[in-house]
Amino acid sequence: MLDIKLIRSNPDLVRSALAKRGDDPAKVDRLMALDGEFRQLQQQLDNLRQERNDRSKQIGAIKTERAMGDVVALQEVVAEIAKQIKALEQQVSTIESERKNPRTGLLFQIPNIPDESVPLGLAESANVEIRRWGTLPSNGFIWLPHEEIGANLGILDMNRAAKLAGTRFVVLKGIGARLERALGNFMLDLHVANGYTEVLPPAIANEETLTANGNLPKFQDQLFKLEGLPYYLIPTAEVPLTNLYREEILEADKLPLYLTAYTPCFRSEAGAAGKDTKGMIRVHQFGKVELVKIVHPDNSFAELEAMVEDAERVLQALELPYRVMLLATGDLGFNSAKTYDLEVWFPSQGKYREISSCSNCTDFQARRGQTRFRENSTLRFPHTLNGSGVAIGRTLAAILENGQRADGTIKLPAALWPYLGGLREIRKE
RNA sequence: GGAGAGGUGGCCGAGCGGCUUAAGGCAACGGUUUGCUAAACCGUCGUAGGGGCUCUACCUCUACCGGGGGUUCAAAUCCCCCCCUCUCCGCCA
Repeated sequence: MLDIKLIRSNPDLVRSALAKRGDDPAKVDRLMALDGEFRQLQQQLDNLRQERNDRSKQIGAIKTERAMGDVVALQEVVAEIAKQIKALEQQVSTIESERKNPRTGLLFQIPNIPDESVPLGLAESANVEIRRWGTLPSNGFIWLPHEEIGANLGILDMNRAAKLAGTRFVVLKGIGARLERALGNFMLDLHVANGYTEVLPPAIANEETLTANGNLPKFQDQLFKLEGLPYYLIPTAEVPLTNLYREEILEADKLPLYLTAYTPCFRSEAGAAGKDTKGMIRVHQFGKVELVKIVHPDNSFAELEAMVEDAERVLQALELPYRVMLLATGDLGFNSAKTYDLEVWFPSQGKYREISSCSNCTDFQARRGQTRFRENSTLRFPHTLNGSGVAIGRTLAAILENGQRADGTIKLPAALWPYLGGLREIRKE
């Protein structure tokens, strides 16, 4: 959520931010009209309430001091004012919900303002490659897709997963299941060693939490909701982690906060029909280690660079070739002012695929969740950052694909050996 | 799930229809005192949204005592619904 005062004082800035994203700049004008109306009615309402309060006090004074005065007449006057107040309150609350209600309000439909350093462009081709790491595996080899490798080795079973739950689920078995667990432990250990605090949050979140994070109301169709209950399965640990200090005032010396969590993530993948239908690239449930930072506003962009490096460390240790992309304005998420994606190499597809997305949401989420910190006795919103560190399902798939050898065995990166009881390769059991 | 007790500012805690502008304390901040620290004393000290203006100041209004609704001229205070915490009981990985 943007600051309404910023929109009032600098509507052009917000209009151009919307245009850069391919969003509708007229939203600003609709909001400003509504805001003007709101303020005018609020003023009227406040005046009426003042009058009511004054006269009610008068009545109280007359009664307690047994002073002279026509109490009955006054009561009638105030009763009339009270009626007007009620009517006006109705109007104000209608407008307020169009303006600022978390579920329906216009203010909540305006995305974050892209940072100056974000490349302009609506097409995916406008994204800028920042750097590459690792050498791509050679050609002259038929690189199998991970789902075939997994099936051959007997460690990945899509068919039985479909029986148990449906399409877009996986069952991992034997070393496959163990590998998932090893990856989670490895990533958490790495991030904890780098200063992050490990958190184990609920995998279910309520409406307030998802609204503060920006998933509701706009992206409700991407979530799994528990039937008849105001609960949702989390789509990422970003949701609970950025909400950990919601509606709290932190002391400035508590910042920065570095948090990491390994949770299951649940996504309905509505609208993704036909995309990545095979394998574990796009599934309804996957494990992910998430990184979240809550930082002082002055440092957030430097903190973003550091966070990207923290995610890169995972891929480097796992010896997976990747590239870092800076997303253009049109590709930015709703909350984000600047986002880097990490894309890992999938030899069977001959392309890089997203495995991590690291964003600086500036004060956008903090304002929405009323997370604040106190600095020299004034209250400020911290900046929140989130990044995958990294998605485990896709990592597992990438390890299977990139580690393929001619004899059908899979090479495991040395960083994982200690997590797999010394196992150095996967072979058919 | 059942019974009971409770939820008040950063924290503790009083208030239970009008004298609350939420007492008092702690913490914090500023000052006096002091060789320094501490103590003592004085002062400041919630959040949000408006309006005014000589516009980082200052003045002023409104709202907020877990959330929502209601009663009343007037609600932290009375009534209803919901949420959360604690204690006991039941069930349970």
